Amino acid sequence: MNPKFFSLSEEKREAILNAGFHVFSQNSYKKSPMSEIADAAGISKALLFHYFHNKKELYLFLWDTCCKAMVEEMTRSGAYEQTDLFGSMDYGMKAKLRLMRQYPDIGIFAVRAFYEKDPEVSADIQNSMGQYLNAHAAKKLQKLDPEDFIPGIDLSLMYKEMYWASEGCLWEYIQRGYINVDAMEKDFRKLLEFWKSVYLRKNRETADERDAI
Amino acid sequence: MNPKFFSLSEEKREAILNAGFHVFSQNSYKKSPMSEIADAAGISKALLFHYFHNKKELYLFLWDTCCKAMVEEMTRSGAYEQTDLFGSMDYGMKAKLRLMRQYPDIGIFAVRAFYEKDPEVSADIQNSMGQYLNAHAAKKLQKLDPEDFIPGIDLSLMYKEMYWASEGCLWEYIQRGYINVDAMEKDFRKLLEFWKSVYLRKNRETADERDAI
DNA sequence: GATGAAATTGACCGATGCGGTTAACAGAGG
DNA sequence: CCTCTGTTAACCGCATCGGTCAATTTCATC
Repeated sequence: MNPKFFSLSEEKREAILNAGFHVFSQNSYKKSPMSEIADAAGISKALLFHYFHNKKELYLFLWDTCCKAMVEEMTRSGAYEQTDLFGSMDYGMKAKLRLMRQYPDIGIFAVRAFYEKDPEVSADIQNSMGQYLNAHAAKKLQKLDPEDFIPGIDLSLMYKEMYWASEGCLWEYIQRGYINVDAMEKDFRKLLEFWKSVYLRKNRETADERDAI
Repeated sequence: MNPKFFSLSEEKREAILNAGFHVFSQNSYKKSPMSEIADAAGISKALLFHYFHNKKELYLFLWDTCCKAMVEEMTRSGAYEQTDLFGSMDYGMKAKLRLMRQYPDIGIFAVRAFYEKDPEVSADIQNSMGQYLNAHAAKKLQKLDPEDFIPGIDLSLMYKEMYWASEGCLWEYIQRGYINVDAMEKDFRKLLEFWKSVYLRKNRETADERDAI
């Protein structure tokens, strides 16, 4: 790719990235034309080909940008250092929302790219995955203290359920084509409070006392 | 559309429907070629145009089939007559799974068609929506007895949370391109049991006794 | 205002794919 | 043999694709 791309103004550079994320997220790789991306970015197709020598290069650059941004934003948020489960979820949510404000379609793009089957790019995508897979979720789960939660609850299922609910909520917004990040944040906040009120063992002392009897 | 389509063998007819659901669910209307649908159905493009005079007709027929099948399957399942919340969810789930076994991509197709923006079909889609919108969810929510659930829980949020979790779970399967309905059923069952164990007020008597003290 | 380099584009190329048509083929029944 | 029905390969005209390039615009420097 042309290094001049990096000396573009941030506004223009992100316009191009977002145009790419958007177009590639709506249709498969093969059916996402460069001309459409150029139009969405407000530049000519020829200029887009000036920055990226061909379609595949742009696509893989977007994928790389996407992975790096996600990892960076998550580690920078401090979510991984939180010891409290819901605290780390809160931080992680904030990080993801911050990212979606900058790149509204980055989430959908990531999923579509991950499952893209076109042989022209699928191999490169899968190869680059190794370095980005994180085991944070599993580790987080191991560290949970069952005493903090209502008795008898299946913690791994609880974790998965919360993950699915977040995805489902996100999906509802995604489907509309544009994303209202503020409304989404409200919904996520409500979900977090709901989970805390339901899953957490509230009266730790009284529970201990009853067990002692 | 050509009435001869209905006198086709069920196997062939459903192969065509499923091919249509699949192709139209993966890309936008404009970028879903008839040739691809014909190939997926195992027939020639010319024959597909013999049954459906043009692309739009096939698309709207698929949409109509999709809406009718969903409504019919849900009412036939008896889910709406169940008084118990989790019972009706169980029945509804079974109905949807049955439908997805017959038409694996009908769910994704429905969502994509609902939000399709191409002016060639979007108007017709939206016009036909009025008759299919059901108010069952809202009614179901009104009938819930707070005494059945753990104290202080926000029932409408609980309902929404469960809905989102189901969607999120479904989404995970959808993204893979093909759908393993059996594995999905297992996951849904586990979710249902989890919700029951968490949301339901288990020891109705003991709880009342404690309150009385 | 002249100049040269860099940014940007309209127009173009060959190849491919699109929706839709048509003429021909295959086979079963009479 | 003919006819009717199901089925398809081949075709048509047009749009779109990835990618190129010569020409134009922009702009800092003199």
